[in-house]
Amino acid sequence: MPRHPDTRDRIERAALALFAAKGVDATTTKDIAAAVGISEGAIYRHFRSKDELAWHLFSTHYFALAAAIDRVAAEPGSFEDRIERTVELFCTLFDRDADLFAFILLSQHGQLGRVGPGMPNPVESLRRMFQTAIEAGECRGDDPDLMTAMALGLVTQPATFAIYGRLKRPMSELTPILAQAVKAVVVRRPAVTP
Amino acid sequence: MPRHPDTRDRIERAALALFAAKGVDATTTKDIAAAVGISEGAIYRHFRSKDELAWHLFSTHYFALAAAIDRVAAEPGSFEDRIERTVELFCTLFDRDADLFAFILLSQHGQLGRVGPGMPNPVESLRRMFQTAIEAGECRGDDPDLMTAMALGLVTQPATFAIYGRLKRPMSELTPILAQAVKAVVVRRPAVTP
DNA sequence: TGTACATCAGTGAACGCGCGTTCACTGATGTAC
DNA sequence: TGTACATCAGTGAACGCGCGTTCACTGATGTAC
Repeated sequence: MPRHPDTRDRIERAALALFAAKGVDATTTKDIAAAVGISEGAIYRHFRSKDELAWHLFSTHYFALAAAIDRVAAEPGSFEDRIERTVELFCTLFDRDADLFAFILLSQHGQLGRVGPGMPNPVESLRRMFQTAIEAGECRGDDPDLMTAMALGLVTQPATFAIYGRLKRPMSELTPILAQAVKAVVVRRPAVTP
Repeated sequence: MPRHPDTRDRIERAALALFAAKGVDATTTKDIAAAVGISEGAIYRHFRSKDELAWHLFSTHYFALAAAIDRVAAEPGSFEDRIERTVELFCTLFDRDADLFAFILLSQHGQLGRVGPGMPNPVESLRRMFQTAIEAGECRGDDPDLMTAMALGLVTQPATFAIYGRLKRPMSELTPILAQAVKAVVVRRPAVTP
């Protein structure tokens, strides 16, 4: 039985921090083991391979994010309400675990390519939300992909700046500004600034 | 004297395409050599190392982009004019060389970290442009970093979608829409939609 | 409660593969006379 | 124009390092009787 019953968790946390900071490729199993304070071999008592560890971390949270967006989209309310709640979701997530957010945001090549058509996907979830709004006449544009891209970039790029220390404030403080900006871009009758 | 006087260029093009598609780490010197149709050793007649090749490709174009933004910022005209021209600059650049754009956009970890404080930097150039607009009272917000982030994300995320084939149209077709969106977010008196 | 055994997280040395890089050599081209 | 030499892009085999992974072994803990 485990002497340290939380070793698996500690491997996950250390790997996440390293993957977020340096990328998966540049992170070695030696790095991870050293950060956790165990031998390299011990990693393989908990994960089949470094690759599986990376995919586990990515897919778990990537799928969870998609589910969270779907939940917001299913709640009652106007398009504007859904935008506000989605922006808030992203900001809260970032503040709660910046490493996780950074890892998902920056792992374009390695992990994103493995997301198959049938799997949960935050981008698809957002797209569906915008598609619905377009059909309901609540959206300014008519291209759900473009709307998704603009809204996503509006939130995601400030998050990237925050990761690199360019923005100092917590993202949750920016929620109203970002939600306002997204609405100004994608909502048919943009709310007038109060 | 060179039997193929353009080998260096062909190495650069092949490397750029591979770096953009798979990332620098996942691209091997074998990949590059095979794409060019030369031996691996031949690469070292033109570049000291794979690393130098990657940095050369990145820095050259990264610095050039910063210079191009500075040029736009120095031209006469209103803040809105400068936004339009900057958005157009990004879109044109993307359409002219999507590989290059993708490489710069996706090489967060490897290359971006080497950009020192004194070096030309597109983000700093944009920031300066927004700082000037804030001082002139032409900008809606008061935080130049946040304004830069939102504007950048609004253009950059659609470009990322285009790279992954999610947006099919050339970026230049989107220029007016994107410029309009950026203005709606960052300009003090947002232009009324015609 | 004590003894024998099973389990399994952990160690650290070793392995082997693939990568970036080097190197002796080749041969085409340019230059000097 | 012809000959001798210098240059250098290119080859392909070899090298060595670092990486992810494996493996025999350890010892602490849980379980059966």
